[in-house]
Amino acid sequence: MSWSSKPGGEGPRGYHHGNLKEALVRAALELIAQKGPGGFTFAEAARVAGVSPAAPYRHFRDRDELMADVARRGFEAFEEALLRAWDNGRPDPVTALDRLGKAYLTFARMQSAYYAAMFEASVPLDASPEMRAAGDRAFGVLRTAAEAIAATLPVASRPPALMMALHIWSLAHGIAALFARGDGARRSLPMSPEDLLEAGVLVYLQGLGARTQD
Amino acid sequence: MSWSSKPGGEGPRGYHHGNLKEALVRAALELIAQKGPGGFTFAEAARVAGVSPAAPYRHFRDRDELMADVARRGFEAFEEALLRAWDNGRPDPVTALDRLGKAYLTFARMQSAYYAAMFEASVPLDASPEMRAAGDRAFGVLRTAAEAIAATLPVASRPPALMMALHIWSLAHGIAALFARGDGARRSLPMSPEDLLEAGVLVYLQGLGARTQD
DNA sequence: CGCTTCATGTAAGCACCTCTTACATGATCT
DNA sequence: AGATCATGTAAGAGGTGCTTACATGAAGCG
Repeated sequence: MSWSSKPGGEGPRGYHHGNLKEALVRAALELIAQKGPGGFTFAEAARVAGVSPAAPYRHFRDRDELMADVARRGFEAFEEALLRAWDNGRPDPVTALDRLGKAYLTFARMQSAYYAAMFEASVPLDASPEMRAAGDRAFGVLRTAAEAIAATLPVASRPPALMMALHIWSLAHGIAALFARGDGARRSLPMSPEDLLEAGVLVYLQGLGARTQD
Repeated sequence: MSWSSKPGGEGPRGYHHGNLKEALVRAALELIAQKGPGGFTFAEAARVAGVSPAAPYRHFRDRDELMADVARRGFEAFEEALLRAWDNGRPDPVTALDRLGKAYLTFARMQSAYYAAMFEASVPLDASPEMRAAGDRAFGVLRTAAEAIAATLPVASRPPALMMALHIWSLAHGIAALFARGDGARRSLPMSPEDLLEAGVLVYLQGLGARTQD
């Protein structure tokens, strides 16, 4: 394929945009960041991308499909961020889990457009198999971490790792949704969301009988 | 006040609706339940209520004000439900907290339109002082519960009650948002959201050194 | 080299929503 | 009964989104 405009640059283009699909995704992210999910329209994404309102229909069936694609990319980036933070549980699972929690909140705050598309856009879970799979992989990182922690616990008080993962995910998501989002519309806290999550996870691990270095 | 239509029934009405403000709130709840927050318009609420598109402007400045009113009523109903579940910590704080958690999730599931207006509609927190106050009162129930629990803990390991309340709120909200919403768009679980929350809270309390009856 | 075909984007019109202004109706007060 | 207020209607300007028919450019084929 040879396009009228240079692949990388934003130079003048001919009749064909050249990379409209990517441009639409970027536009959607911008708009979600500004006005929240649901706060942007197909036509507006087209305007931001510099094409006519009907052009996006060549690449996405409708708004939901664009949103699902954004969410899929979000889950993939999320998985990568979580994997990097977990770093195979080094140097020890509790320390790594703490990093994981911070990475979770950092992602929710810094990539809040992605996070909104993933969790607040009411995208049907079966909108696209790829999106669902990407989401499952992202949760898989949490599950892996839970399993590593569980392995360090006394067998007697060892809970199902899946349940641990769900608890940690829920706590992190709750904190992110209530306190760690970009918009100032959220309630203020006597501590940072990161500290709140860290403290909560530590208490939780202690409840499981884990030895935490305090 | 004597109105053209009978107060309870949906019978024929005259020129005046009789209770348009209430009818608009009900219409908004219906529409939110069907299509999510943000998925309804001022004009549509008017249509559902059976009046002209301009009529709502007599009662609400704009859509956001209607939404804020819905959220306020939601917080008030929420506070009432939580207060009833807490029941002043009877027969003991841990049992009452368990009831409180179940009531939280039940509200999120059964009154999901209210819950959506309260937490997912991106209503600015300062949209109305009444709404904010109602939200603070609802959280106050959680905080009261946390204080009662904290009072039973050994002083050495007694954490700030506010932090406990934030942890429990976040966990409950996370579970509600991820798993306990009406739409089937959410992920499935190997257990009920209620059980997940109960287990999480018990582990958390154990981590604080509370004696839980297990 | 010119025609065809396909992918891609445009144009234009319909539908709907928001919000305002002027007017109509009915209840209440004196 | 007449005045006044609260409430709803009618009509329309202005804006936005969605969709159908058409236009353009690139690549393949004789």
